[in-house]
Amino acid sequence: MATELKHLTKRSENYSQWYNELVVKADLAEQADVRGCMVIKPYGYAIWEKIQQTLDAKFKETGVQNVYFPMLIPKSFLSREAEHVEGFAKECAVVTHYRLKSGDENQGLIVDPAAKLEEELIIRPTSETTIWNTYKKWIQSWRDLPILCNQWCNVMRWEMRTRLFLRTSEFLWQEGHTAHATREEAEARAKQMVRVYADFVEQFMAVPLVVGVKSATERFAGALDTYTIEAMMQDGKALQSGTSHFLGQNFGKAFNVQFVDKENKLEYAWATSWGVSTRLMGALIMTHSDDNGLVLPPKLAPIQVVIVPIYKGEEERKAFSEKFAPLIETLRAKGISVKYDDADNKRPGFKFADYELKGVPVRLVMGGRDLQNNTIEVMRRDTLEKETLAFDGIAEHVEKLLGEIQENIFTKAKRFLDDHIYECNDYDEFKQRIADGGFFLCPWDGTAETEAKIKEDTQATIRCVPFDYSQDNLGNDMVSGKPAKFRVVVARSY
RNA sequence: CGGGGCGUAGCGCAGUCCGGUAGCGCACCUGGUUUGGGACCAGGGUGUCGCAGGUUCGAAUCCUGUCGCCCCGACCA
Repeated sequence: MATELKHLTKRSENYSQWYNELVVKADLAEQADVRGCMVIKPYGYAIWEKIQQTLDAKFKETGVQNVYFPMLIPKSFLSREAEHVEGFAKECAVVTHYRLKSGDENQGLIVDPAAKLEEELIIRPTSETTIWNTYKKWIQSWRDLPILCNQWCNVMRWEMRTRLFLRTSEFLWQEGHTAHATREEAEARAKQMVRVYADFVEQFMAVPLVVGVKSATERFAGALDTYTIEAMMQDGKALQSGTSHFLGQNFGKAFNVQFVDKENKLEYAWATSWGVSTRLMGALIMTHSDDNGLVLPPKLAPIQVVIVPIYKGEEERKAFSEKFAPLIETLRAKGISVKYDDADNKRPGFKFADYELKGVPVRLVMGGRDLQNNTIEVMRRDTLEKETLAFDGIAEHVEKLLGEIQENIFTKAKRFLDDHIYECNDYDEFKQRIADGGFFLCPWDGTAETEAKIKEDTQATIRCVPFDYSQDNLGNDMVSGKPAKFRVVVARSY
């Protein structure tokens, strides 16, 4: 397993300790195998479920409903939208046959040549095509619009290079697909969804972001605009953590989805799509973790509080169990997830290290001394600070502490982000400093040429035109010297 | 697809140069003592040395072929 992660440890020395350790020991993922697909272990999947539940509720608040479409897409669908094909054709897994049979002698099972499919099927890399092929049947009139659907599913992209959590060839995600009667409405939806993502990522994952719009070259294949949330990892590299696309009428036209508008005129439907994936877990891990392992924000931690009694003998063990029962009940009544660990096959020191590795936000420890004094030790994972408090009233303290931890890890990450965003107008300075990481706010003339030049010289890319930074007093493009059109975020990325 | 590297016990590795009984650590199982920061002692078993040929009295080791994986690049959520 560790070898599977060496690429990450080498790329970013800061992470060597935790990334090697925690993914193995913190029980998040088993391994990347079968062309970079990963087995997500129970604890890791519990985090994903939290992400799912929270996001799903937010989607529903905006009127979105869940659907499910098939995993297999006829090859011909993919070729309907020209840019879309070009973007995805290179990384598709293709189903060509539907049967195996016993081969001769030592061949074992072989693909039955008689079972060749008339038309090959593509394992979805994304579902725009198959969904728009269906939307055609759902849409006749402006009264049928908007359609706001989302699906939670897996997709497969046959990447040349995979990285656990960040780019596995199969990954879990949600993809929202909406159809609208007007351009304005679709554009507003695309922007709305990127804000939904940003709110979730900042408030629940405690990962601060730069939100903006992609340059033409970095856009989704087939989109007119791609909105993005960009997070900064601890080594100063950018991680694109979610995107929302305004697709214009490209898919409406490609799949001939027309409707009669209020003026009784035939019009093509306007589209958006938006998605976040298990890459979010990568962002979560890489943003907050320290040398002791994961640090999970309380709002996403599968276990928010772990209680470890230190006892000698069955009698004392029983005494603790009785002592803690009401506290556990109180905490659970507050909606706090509690694990009570009085297992006798692991020593306390092991448990401490293990729960720190897993990122459990609060640990409560009670030993014989505490039992006598009616006190309890409280440790918070984000700062590793310990204090001994009176046992009575501890539930309220823990509840408050969870809120503090959530806030603190966001503030800490936000400070890191702000400290590593630089205004930069000079290309030589940029070239010198970019290797150390960070987001550089640079004037850009808007041309693909300068963008390509930056990438060639420095491996850095234009991450986005940020929404929340000033676009005044742009000056001149740092590469071409021509008047700049935007101030963009340039960074190296994962 | 280009450039590097690796395949030996469940995991991590040594042994390969210089051919001669298949090793180490962790994990696992049993018993005991422990338990306030990853316990200790004693005992236990585990291998198609990636695969296929070749050289040899003898191959993990040398030769040829082959398969797979990892890292760096191009590609990407």
